[in-house]
Amino acid sequence: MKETAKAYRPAALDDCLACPARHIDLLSSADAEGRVALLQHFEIATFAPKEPIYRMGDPGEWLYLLRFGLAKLLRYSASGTERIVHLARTGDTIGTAAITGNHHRRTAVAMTPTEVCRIPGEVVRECGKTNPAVLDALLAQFQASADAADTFLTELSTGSAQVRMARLLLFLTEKHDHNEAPLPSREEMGALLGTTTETASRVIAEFRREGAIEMLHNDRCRCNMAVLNLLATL
Amino acid sequence: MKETAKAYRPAALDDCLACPARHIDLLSSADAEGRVALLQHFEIATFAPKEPIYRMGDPGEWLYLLRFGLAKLLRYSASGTERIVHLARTGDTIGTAAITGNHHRRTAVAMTPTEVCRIPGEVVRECGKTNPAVLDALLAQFQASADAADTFLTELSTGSAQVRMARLLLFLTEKHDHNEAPLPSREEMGALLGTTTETASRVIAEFRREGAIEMLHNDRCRCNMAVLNLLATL
DNA sequence: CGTCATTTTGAAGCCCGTCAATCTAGGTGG
DNA sequence: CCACCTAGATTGACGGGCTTCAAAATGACG
Repeated sequence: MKETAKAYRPAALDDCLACPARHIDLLSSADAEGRVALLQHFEIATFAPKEPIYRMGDPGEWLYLLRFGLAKLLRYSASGTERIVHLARTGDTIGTAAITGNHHRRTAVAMTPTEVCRIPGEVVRECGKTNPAVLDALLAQFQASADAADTFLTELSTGSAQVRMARLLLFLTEKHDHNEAPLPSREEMGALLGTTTETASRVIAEFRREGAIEMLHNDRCRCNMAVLNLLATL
Repeated sequence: MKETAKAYRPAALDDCLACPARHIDLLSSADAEGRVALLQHFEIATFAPKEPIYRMGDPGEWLYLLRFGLAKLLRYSASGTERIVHLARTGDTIGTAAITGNHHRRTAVAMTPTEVCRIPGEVVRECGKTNPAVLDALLAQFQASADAADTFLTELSTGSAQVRMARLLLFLTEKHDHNEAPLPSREEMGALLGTTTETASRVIAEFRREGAIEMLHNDRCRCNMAVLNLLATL
């Protein structure tokens, strides 16, 4: 497949009003005219499933805010197989290496139709210099995301395959209503849980038979929270 | 066991000259008189194996620099069992939640005789306000440690028990000469690799028989790098 | 309707967890 | 100095969960 530069469009005020927070927190520390000045640097684009948002090794020019969707952050083991080390959901910020100007250390790939807003790292750095409160917010966010990262990894890499799958489904429902969750492919689930594709498939099939989940479509399900919560804490 | 407050002593200039870097990087951005002023806030203490350095939930008053030794960072799962989410080695900084003033999110426990230098988070924050370069260094360090954390977790939680143990031993040799490594108890190894104590013991015994490692003492070994490197990449 | 990728299901085997016994090293007290 | 005790390490036996290899079923799409 030929690589084409992704088309980004400038963010309009309406976009920002509808934005799922987070960078609001980050930039709310800036004063009014500062915010307006920042806004013109924001750009928006959409990604289809399997499209990369950025790649490991890319210069950290932008950081990205997920306006909606689901993306996986990949790391490659010495043997070449890929492992998903984190999932980013609506409202999450990814590619934060851009803040320090470092190259990106993970590859980010959309798993569902996803819309992101990209912000130049340069702008964030400048903003931080003139407004120290922004830096405090950044530090706090780094803490939180480092924390989230190892929670994520330990939750999904300890316990039986059933337990880990239950935890994954609970994680996926958190950003959705009516206990619904987007269902990744079995292969992706395997990469998330550290199991084979077949095991992921077997566990999902078992969950369906036992009523722990109910299929809504190929790639969505409704979760039985009581059952899954019970399984997840085993 | 009665809890007694740990006795810390002020750091002398000699201590700092012999210090295994890292906070030098962090504070080298401060000017000369600034550094002298900082020095008087540094305090040193030693910990025996199994002694906690700080506990999850403690107010983040200090951050800690390991002058030498080995410490484990623990997280507790919903079911109450503990999982080691990171190892800190000579030169590493731990308890960085203190920088933002948050309470500590992990419990840190010495695994070998360990000496730490503690630095008030307050001092680091003040230092950052007057000297922006320090904040850049902090941000970069957060990036790096977040990165190290998920590398650590994925390396030690994927692959067979043999492969994970080989990776652990290689990690433990990195800070030592002559390919030597401190050997944690089998129980601790289990907590690190996500296996049982028995499995850890079996793998170590097998490594000894096959010459992958050679025991020097109860708690030290010399590693056959060629063999371990081969195993680790399987 | 046919093709191809993905998912599901089956069967065999292995790795690892579990339970339990044995062995070793270090410490204590006689 | 030796008998005794205890915690940790080692080893064995067995069962179960997951992987592996393979085949069948399902669904997406031209």
